[in-house]
Amino acid sequence: MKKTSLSDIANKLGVSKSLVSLVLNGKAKQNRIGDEISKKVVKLAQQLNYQPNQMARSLRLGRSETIALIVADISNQFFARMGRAVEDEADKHGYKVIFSSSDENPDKLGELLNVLIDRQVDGFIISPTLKSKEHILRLKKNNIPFVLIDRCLPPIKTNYVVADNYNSTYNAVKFMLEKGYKKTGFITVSSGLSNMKKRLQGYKDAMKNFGVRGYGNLIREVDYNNFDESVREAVKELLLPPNNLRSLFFATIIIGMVAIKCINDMNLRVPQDVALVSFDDSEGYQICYSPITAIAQPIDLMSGEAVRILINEIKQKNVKSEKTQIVLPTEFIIRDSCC
Amino acid sequence: MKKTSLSDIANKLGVSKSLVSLVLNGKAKQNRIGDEISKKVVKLAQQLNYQPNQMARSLRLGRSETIALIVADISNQFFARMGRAVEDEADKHGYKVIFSSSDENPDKLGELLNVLIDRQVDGFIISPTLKSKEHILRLKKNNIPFVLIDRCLPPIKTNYVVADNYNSTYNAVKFMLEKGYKKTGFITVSSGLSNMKKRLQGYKDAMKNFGVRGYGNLIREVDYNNFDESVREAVKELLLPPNNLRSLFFATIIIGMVAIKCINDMNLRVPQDVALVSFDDSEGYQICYSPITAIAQPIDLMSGEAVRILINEIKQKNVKSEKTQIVLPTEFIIRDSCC
DNA sequence: CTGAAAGCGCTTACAG
DNA sequence: CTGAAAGCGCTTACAG
Repeated sequence: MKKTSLSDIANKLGVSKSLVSLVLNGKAKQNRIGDEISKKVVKLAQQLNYQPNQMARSLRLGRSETIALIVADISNQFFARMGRAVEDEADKHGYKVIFSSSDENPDKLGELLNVLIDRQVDGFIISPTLKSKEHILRLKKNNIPFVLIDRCLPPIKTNYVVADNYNSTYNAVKFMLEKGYKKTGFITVSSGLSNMKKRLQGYKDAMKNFGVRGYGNLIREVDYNNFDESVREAVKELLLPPNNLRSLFFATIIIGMVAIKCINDMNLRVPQDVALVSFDDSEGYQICYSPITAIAQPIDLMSGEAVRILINEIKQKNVKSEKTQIVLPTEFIIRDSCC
Repeated sequence: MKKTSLSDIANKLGVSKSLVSLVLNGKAKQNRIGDEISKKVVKLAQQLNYQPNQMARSLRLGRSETIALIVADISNQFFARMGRAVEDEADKHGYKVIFSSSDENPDKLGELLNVLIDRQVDGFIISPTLKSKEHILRLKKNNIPFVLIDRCLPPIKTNYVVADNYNSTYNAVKFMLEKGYKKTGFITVSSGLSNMKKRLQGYKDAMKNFGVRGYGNLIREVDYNNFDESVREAVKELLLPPNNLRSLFFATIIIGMVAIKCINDMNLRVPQDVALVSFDDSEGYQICYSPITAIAQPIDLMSGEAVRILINEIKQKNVKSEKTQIVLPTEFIIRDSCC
């Protein structure tokens, strides 16, 4: 079955493609096209189930009404939820979204950008990897609309939407300290990503302000490669002698997942033997016998804002130089793991 | 910055667009285009960082090298992992993928199909909802390539890739029975989806073959709407008097997640008070103090096969009528929840 | 009030 | 060995 095109309708009605196009795009009035003929066009279009070819439309208009979301890994719970929220918000504006995973690899990110630009996506929502500065600058130089999400690249002035990583962590650590967990270990990934740096700083400042000494020794930055092993090692180092810590803070959910498995393997009880708090929340945290206290990011809100900012910038073709920066509060969910 | 086009290159070199196009598409040889001129073209294209406009190419060629993946909800762990695997496999073939969530709503599925067909996606991978028969038939009638995943619509002859729901469940229930859990409750969603029906049947047949009587009373089909409440109710009914069951089987991971929370709230111990087995695996299942025995679907394999079948069908334009049907074995992962 | 024409950027069958 | 032309399906400025 060949799809019906503009000319099919035009021919059947004995009018021009222009007229049909105008009518179907709701521009009949402003072009003073006759009422009866308009109605006929609309009716026939419905009968033939006419659907404009978006490819042709895009080519002509120079926009595709498609945006791209580039995250580290779409199968990661955090990004999966982000994907869904982006999809929903984009849908409201008539945009479709292409998802891609960078695997935290700047080269892959660059490749993705190239391919997607060729496909004429109208803009990007990006969770930038380490060392992706040049690629982001390239977008900026070429006036391609984009907004950063989850992480930002501070020296570069861009749109971004992130969670309040610093204060969330500061307050969570403060909470632990006030609960009596004087020495709380901090396990994070070794990474210069803005969000990770903020979380670490939040921890450090809380420890410092509460007069904890030597907290530098309680920090472990695990390796991305050999991740699981690295996390387990950190957990053991902190919980076993000579450190003997009784509380831990996980800077991400993927750390938390591995760490908790390790803690179970060690036959330690939560919170009796060790109290836990994690950045990011997950369904999994809730089904623990001692559900994990967590910092939940406002994923839906973040994603929604990012889409709105992006589409806004896409629509006003004249690229404005002011950029929008949003830092959203998180929710601290106190559960049994830290009582 | 205006992107460089074919004519830019042609003009600078004083040759025709045709020649440039031929050269850049590797058809220089077969069209006996001069070696020196070919080299010049390639070189200039690189210098100008020429990237063909895919929109124009698609319009001309009638294909977009984009496929669509429609699942129930991309934020669901199972589908998120599927999304990632589809992305990776599609990438190998030079295809991009658009993700969409149907929310198990056939009307939304139909809408999505329309919009995506307008966007000239070359084919679909679909996890069909209930009552989506007409939409699937429409695709079939219009010779639009697609493959069903996770679920199939038995009377209709289509490509599909699913897990071996029947045998996986049969064997898991058999395992429980042999472990001494004579009366195992089965909690599923009320749904006529093929995968759910197979799982239920697997349970029934195992119970029957092992001579368990009255197992019909041990089955609970929860409601999609009011889901959490419905699951909790089912759990309580089965575990409390008069049923007093000591083992449960969850037909999906989302049921399992809610059920386990409920079991924790009831202060029951796993596996001492109640043994558990779930269809689908998840990271969350592993961090339980008593990790959950689970049936893991071969998500990567399923997704990879689906993409390969789809792209295969897209490439051989002549739509062949034989369809590929694949049923993949699952992995039964025995953990502490059922010992 | 309506139509003919140009053009978005590409590919390919046809000439020569 | 290379170029001119048509055409994918649309939109829009220009005529009349």
